[in-house]
Amino acid sequence: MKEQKLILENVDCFEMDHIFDCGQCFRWNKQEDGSYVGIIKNGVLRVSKLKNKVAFEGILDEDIHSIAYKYFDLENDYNVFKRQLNCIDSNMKKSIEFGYGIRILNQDLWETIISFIISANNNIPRIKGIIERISKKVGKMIEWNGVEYYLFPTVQELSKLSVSDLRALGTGFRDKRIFNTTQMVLNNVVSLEKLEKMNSTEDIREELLKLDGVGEKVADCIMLFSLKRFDSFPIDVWVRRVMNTLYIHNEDETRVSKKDIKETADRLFGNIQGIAQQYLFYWARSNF
DNA sequence: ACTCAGGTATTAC
DNA sequence: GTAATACCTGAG
Repeated sequence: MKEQKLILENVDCFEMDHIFDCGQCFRWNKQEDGSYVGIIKNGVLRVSKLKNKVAFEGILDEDIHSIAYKYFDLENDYNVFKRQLNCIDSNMKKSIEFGYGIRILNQDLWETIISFIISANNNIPRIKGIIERISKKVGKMIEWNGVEYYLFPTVQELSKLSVSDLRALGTGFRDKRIFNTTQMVLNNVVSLEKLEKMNSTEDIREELLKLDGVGEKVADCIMLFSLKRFDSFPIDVWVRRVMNTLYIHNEDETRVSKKDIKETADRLFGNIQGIAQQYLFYWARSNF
């Protein structure tokens, strides 16, 4: 772990409020000075922004430049995605104008799997609290500027917790799911290394669905937020709501099938539907 | 007291 | 395959 700093100039399509509040991450917190501090696999990172300059500083286990580029998907030019999506219709254009600074993060696979298992039928403050408590219980502590931070536990670290330990941390009925999934990964029934290397999005989904607590929506979130699978399209209540309102027009949105939504997304957004989903989700949640 | 929140697993047609 | 239902928890 080494303290490092990096300043990038002329960073396009990068708004911290958009990135950290579009539903993809749970461990970034806004500070009083407007910066964000996040705990990621590699350590603790603070991000602050002044006009087009973005400053990264933190205590990390690898080179801050490569970490920042990978984590914030900086090798991708989001203007290219925006140009493509803007052509689709005025709805898409409006949501891109609203969430113009969104970027899809490239988060740690293991942490993302467990985080989204926890997200099932849950709300964001509770999800964040649960993840924080789990990390504090068995994750590695890092001290930075006099503050203690706890990394998300590794597979081995998390496997130390029993089902009742997990229940005591407030996971609720998700306790068994977290335990079972941890066991499956620990015993290599599902291999994280293999998942990282797989090509086909469908194959990855099939593999992820073997994990307890991972259904279609959670699998899609994992693929989009940690494996950069832009062709996955997580369908939650907000996406169902916005897709029905804008494109499907069913009187009762709860009756709109996932299949209809997915087909609509395929048709309209193609292989970058995951990015479209993020703009729509962020816009819908703030405006519906 | 009661509803709701980034769904999934289980059970029953 | 598709529909109905239970499920921890805590905030509003």
